[in-house]
Amino acid sequence: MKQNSHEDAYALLRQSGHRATEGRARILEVLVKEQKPMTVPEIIKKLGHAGLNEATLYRALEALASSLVIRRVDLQKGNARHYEFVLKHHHHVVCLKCGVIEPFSNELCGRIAERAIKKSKLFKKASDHSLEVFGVCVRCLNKNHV
Amino acid sequence: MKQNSHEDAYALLRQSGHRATEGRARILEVLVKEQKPMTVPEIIKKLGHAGLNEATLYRALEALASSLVIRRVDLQKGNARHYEFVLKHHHHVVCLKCGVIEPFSNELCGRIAERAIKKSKLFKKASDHSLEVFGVCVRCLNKNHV
DNA sequence: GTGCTATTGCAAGTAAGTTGCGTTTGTAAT
DNA sequence: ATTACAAACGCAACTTACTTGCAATAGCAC
Repeated sequence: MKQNSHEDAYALLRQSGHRATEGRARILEVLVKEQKPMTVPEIIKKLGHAGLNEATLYRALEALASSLVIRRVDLQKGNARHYEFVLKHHHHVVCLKCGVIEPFSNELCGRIAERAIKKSKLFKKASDHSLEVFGVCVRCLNKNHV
Repeated sequence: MKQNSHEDAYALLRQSGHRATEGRARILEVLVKEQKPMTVPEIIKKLGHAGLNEATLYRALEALASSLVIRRVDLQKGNARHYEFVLKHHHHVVCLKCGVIEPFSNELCGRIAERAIKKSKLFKKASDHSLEVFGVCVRCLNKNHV
């Protein structure tokens, strides 16, 4: 299975109601392989020479995100949106200096989100939640001591 | 005290190691009054006619955020950064359709963040965390049924 | 194959945020 | 009070992220 991520990507696209196109398959392959939140400029770099058109990429990512194939993540890292392929729901610790990301999981978090919705008057159901923890990583701390 | 938010703003600026300037005081007054995450364009509107220069605003907000007078919040709402004056740490439920925001508090969340840091190899201390819950508000749900 | 429509590329445009630089203005020291 | 220095400011030009309209292409159902 791991042998042919291309076929996997095609299948994933069809399952989620999209057309299985070369372009979207390649986007998915990048996100699946990198396993971290990426911006459009970053994805373009990974796609390399024969990259997709910029506009197409933005549209594809929005489409994939709204059908929950990928997830849009907002980190305090630059100005660009990040998109991530998610196998298992998780969160991130982000370094405010260098932007390095470390993922972590926590079961409670979903319940906190549920409770917030229950108490809410404006909302009935949560579709997603994000918990991001910010700090300065050990490496950057050391840099500052110099 | 509430009578003169201008003086309060000046004091707050000095306490946090900034110069007490007219401009930054007015920014703070807007954020304190509105009590919600705001983008630069939104702040400009509130400042009105004799608003500050755009570049100045961006620089001021970054300065205030990095000295923790205000907080940078990332919501899945448009492309712009949001800044918020925070009296008591809290989180948000955000409508993915119309962007309406409802705040909530939860004590556990801070502990989850602490635990994530403790388990981490890259980080020793968290400086902040954010939990945002996403959904579609009741009003927008009703619109879709029509 | 045929036809429909999702998807794509191109090109032009908008909006958010940044940077360099010269000027102004708090503030602390005199 | 005066001075001196750095923080804060305004202006203008610039970069980057993202959007939009439209015509061309290509999946997919029949």
